Amino acid sequence: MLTERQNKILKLIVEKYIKNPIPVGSKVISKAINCSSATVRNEMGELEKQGLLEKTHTSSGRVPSEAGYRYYVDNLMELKKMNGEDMLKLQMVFRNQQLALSDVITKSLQVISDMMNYTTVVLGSKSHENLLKKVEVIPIDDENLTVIIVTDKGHVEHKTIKLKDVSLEEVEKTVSLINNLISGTPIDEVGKKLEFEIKPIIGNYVKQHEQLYNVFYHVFTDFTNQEINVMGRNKMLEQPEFSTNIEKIKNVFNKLDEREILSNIEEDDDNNIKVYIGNENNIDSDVTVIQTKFKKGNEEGTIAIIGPKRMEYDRVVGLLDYMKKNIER
Amino acid sequence: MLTERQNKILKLIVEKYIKNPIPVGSKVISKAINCSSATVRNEMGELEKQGLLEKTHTSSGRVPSEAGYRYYVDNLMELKKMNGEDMLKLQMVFRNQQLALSDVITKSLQVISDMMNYTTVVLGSKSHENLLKKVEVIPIDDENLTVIIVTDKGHVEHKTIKLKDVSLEEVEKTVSLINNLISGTPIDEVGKKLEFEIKPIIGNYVKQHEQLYNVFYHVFTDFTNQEINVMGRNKMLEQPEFSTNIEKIKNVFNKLDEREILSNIEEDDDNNIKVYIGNENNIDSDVTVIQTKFKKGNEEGTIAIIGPKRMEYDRVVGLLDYMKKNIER
DNA sequence: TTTTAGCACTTTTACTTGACAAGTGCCAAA
DNA sequence: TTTGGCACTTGTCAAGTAAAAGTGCTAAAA
Repeated sequence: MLTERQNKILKLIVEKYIKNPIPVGSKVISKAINCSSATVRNEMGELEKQGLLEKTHTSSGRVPSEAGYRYYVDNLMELKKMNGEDMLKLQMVFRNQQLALSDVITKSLQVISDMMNYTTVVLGSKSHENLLKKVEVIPIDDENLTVIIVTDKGHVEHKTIKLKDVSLEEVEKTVSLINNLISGTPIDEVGKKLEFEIKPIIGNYVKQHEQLYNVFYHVFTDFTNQEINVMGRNKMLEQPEFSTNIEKIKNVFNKLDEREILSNIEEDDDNNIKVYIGNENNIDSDVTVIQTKFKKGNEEGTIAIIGPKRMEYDRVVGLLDYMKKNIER
Repeated sequence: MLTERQNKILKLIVEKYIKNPIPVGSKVISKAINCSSATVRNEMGELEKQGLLEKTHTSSGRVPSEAGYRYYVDNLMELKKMNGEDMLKLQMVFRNQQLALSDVITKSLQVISDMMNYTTVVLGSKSHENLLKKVEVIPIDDENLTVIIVTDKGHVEHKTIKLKDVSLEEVEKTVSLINNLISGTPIDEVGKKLEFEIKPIIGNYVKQHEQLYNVFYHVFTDFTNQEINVMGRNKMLEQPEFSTNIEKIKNVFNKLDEREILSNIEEDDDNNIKVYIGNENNIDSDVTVIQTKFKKGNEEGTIAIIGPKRMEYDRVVGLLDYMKKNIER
C-alpha cells in the first residue's frame, strides 16, 4: 500500500513521462509537491523497490514500469472529460443520419486515429455469430461466376470462380437449394451442411456435382471469420518509441496484419473498457491496447485503440467511453 | 556516347551496388576488367562528369546516379532468365484451374513480393471501364438495407444504408428500374443517369423519393473508382535504404495508402514493361516502380513492383514479363 | 521520526584526438 | 593511352575528456 505522497509522486511521474518521454528526475517533482528533492528521491527509491518505477541507468531519472502504468490506470488516473473540439469532430460523424452503424463506427475511429495519432481497430462479430442470409450468383462471362454471400449482420463477401461444363441452370438450382435449406446457419457450419444436405441432392441431377460442390465449399470456408478494420496503421510511425526502432515497427506492423492476433483482442467477456498494457496484450510488449465491446440491436463488435505504453490513458478511456455510449443509444 | 569500356565499368558498378549497397571503388573494378585501378579511376571520373555516377564524399567510391540507373536499364541490362525455383513457385499458382484470373494475379504477386522482398500492386480497370451489371438489395432489419453493386468485370462493392419511412416494395421497385434502365452504363456515369432517368420516374410513386434517390446516388458515387491491391507493404522495411530512415518510410507508406498516387501508376498507354526510377515516379525519389499492363478477355489492369532504386532490375523485369505472358494466354 | 542539505559517485552525451583504411586525383614515366 | 605512385581527403573506430543530470547516502536540522 502506498502513502498519499507516494501516489502523488507516481502520478506526477507517469503523467510527465506521458507528455514527454524522457526520464523524470527528483528536482522537477520536488517543485511540484512541496518538499525537497532528497525526500522525493527517498520516495522514488521506495516506489522502485515496489516495482512501479524503473531507471534507464544507475544515475538516470525514473520511468514508469509496466506495473507502474498498471497501478496508475487502476488507482490514480482521473477520467478526463472530453474537450469540446474532440467532441465536435465526433458529433459530425454521429449526427449523419444516413450512415449505417458500422460506417459510423469506422468513420469515427478514423477521426480518433487522426486526432490522437494512435492506431484504431474495429472488429465485427465472429463468423459463428453470423448467420447465412443469402447467396447470390451472378454470371460474368461464359466461364466466370461471381458468388456473393450476405450474412444477417450485413457482412458481405464475394469471390469470382471458374466453372467448366456446368450449366447456369444447374448453378442456379444449387444456389436456390442453399438458400432454401441452409440459410440461417452460422457461417462456420455451412461447410458441414453443404456436405450432408446439399451434396447428396445435387449428386442426382448435376453432372459435375463434385466440382460444383467443391467450389461452394471453398467459397464458404474462405469466408473470413471476422471483419477486421485497421485504421491509421501509419500513426505508429509517429511515436518516438517506435520511430527509432525498426525492429519494433516491423513486429507491430506484422502483427497488425495477422488476423489471428488482432482477433485475440476480443477475448474478454464483459462489457467494460479494458486496458492491456505491454505484455498484457499479444501485439507487442511496448504497446498498450485499450478496447471495449459494443452492442446495439443485432450488431456487436469491439473497438480498440493501440498506442505506445506511454499512452494518454485518461483521454483514450474517456473517448472510448463516449464512443460506446453514443453507439449504444 | 560511352566507350565499350565505360559501358562495362558502369554495368559492373551498378550490379555490384545492387548486390551490396556500399560505394564501389576502382580497385574491385580493375580486377574485373583487365586494367589498372588508375585507368578505372579516369573512366569513373568521366562517367561522373556525364552524370551517371556519384560520390558520397570526396574520397568515396562511386554510386550510380538516377541517370546511371536509367542508362543501365536502357542500354546495359541483360534480361535474366527466371530461375527454376521462382518459376516453380509461380507455376503452383498458375496451375490452379479453379482460381479466377484476378485471384491468380493477386496470389502470384503475393508470391513475388515474398521472394523478392519488394512491395507489389495490382490495379484493376478504372471505373469508367466498369459497366454496371446488377444492383441487388437485401434487407437486414427493419431499418437497414445492404446494397450490392456488381460490374461486368466482376468487381463487387456493397454498402449498408439506413432508410426511414420507405417501404421495401418501393425500394425493390426502384432497384428493378435501375437494373432495367441503366445497367450497362459505366459506373462513373450512373450518378447522372440516376438523376435524369430514375429520379423523375420514382418521384411519381415513392413518397420519400428524395431520400431514396440520395441514398442510391451516394452509393454509386462512393464506388471506388479502381480496385487497388497492395501486397507486402511491410517488405519496404527490409530494404536498408529505408530501414535507417523513418521519414522515407513514412512518406512511402503514406503514398501507398493514397489511392490517387497509386492509380497514377497506370498513366502509360502502351503495353510494354515500364521502369520508373526515382523522380520518374510519383511515390518517392528513392523508389523504383516497374510495371506493365495486362489484358485478357474483358479483364485488364496493371501490375507493379515497387522497390528501392537499387532494385534487381533484370530479375524483376524478367518476372513481370513471365507474369504478363502467363496471364495473357 | 521525518526532512533536508550536501557531497561523492555514476552514467550519458557531446567533443576532440589520433590512427588507420579506403579511396580519389593527378603527375610523370612507361 | 595506360599505369605506378604519391599526396590528399574523408569516414570510422577507439580512447579520452569535460560537462550535465541525476542518484544514494550520510549527517545535521526540524
